[in-house]
Amino acid sequence: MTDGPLARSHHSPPWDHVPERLRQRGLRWTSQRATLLSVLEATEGHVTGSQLVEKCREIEPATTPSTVYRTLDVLESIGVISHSHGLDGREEFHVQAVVQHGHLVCSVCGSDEDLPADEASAFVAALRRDRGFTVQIDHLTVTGRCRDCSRTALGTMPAPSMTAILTD
Amino acid sequence: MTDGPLARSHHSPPWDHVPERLRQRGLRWTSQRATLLSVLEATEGHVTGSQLVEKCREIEPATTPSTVYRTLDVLESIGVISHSHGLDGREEFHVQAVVQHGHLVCSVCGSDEDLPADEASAFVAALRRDRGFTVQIDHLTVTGRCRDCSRTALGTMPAPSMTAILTD
DNA sequence: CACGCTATTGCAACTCGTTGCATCAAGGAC
DNA sequence: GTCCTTGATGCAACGAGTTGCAATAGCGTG
Repeated sequence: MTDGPLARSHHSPPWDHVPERLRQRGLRWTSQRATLLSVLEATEGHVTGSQLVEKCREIEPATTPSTVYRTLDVLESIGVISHSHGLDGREEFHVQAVVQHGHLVCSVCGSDEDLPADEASAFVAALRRDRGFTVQIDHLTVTGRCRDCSRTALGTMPAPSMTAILTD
Repeated sequence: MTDGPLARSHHSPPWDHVPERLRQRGLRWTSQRATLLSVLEATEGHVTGSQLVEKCREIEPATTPSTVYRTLDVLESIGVISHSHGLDGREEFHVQAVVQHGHLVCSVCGSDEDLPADEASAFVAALRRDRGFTVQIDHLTVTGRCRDCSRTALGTMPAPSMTAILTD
């Protein structure tokens, strides 16, 4: 199956109809945007802005960074992609995943595991109940130490005293 | 007694003894570092790197950005400060708070409320139990919509279809 | 106190992104 | 198809932050 009804309730379609969706909002479909979209379609997992610029240049060498970055904003605004932040705070873009998820990034080894929405649901629900705060799970990046590095870390961390990580 | 066993046996050390703590590690105490530390001491809440550079220049106009950024890294490594990321992913530094906390940043209005460690403790505990992942609570920034914007947002958000925020 | 090792500094060059602006072109109207 | 409005593009300049490197200066040693 290449398509199927993978939408949520009704709105926010998947990949197709992007030109139409843009035009519906008075925005335009251009060759540059087509290039970027084709790159995104061929991308799995996360990508940074500069990586996308490079990939676009492989297809269309005349690609300009500012155009790519601006188009990424537009695509995010219509829900085609979303972004979160890597360890260094740099933006990382994702194709709108079928399964909403956040990220667990290890500050020691840099590993990045997905955190499915349901594993955070209790946390998310609590924040809404207690504070009226609606979490954007796709944008959530939790920093800490992964399983392996939690074991090893104590002796090798660059910041022994910073090891105040919330021990319980 | 200016020193004592200032090991990081239990709680991370406070503000004083920074010069000593640096020297213990073979690092050095310089006038530039003194300037930055005095600025940090006078700072409440969050500050970005560039803001710190500016404040340092008010005291010492010859301050160089690279030195400030490098010193921030050092101070973080010995636990004097910590950082998290703002909405744009930019680093925000904090004086090592007495109470560990994360942040709830509203992507609509930009408000930033503190999230005390204990409100996240269940989430943190679950991640450790299920995944062996040790969360660095001070580095945790949760993006979403604050109470007020959760009410208003539906009609005014720039990204209606992106409103896939994890509705329950 | 003078010496030497090496951490730190300042500078210049560079990367990633953003922004203002003049020009170009998508696409709706006729 | 032609016109016209206005969104999109490309460029150049800029801001934040990082990095390599030669020169400087902590600070432990003798």
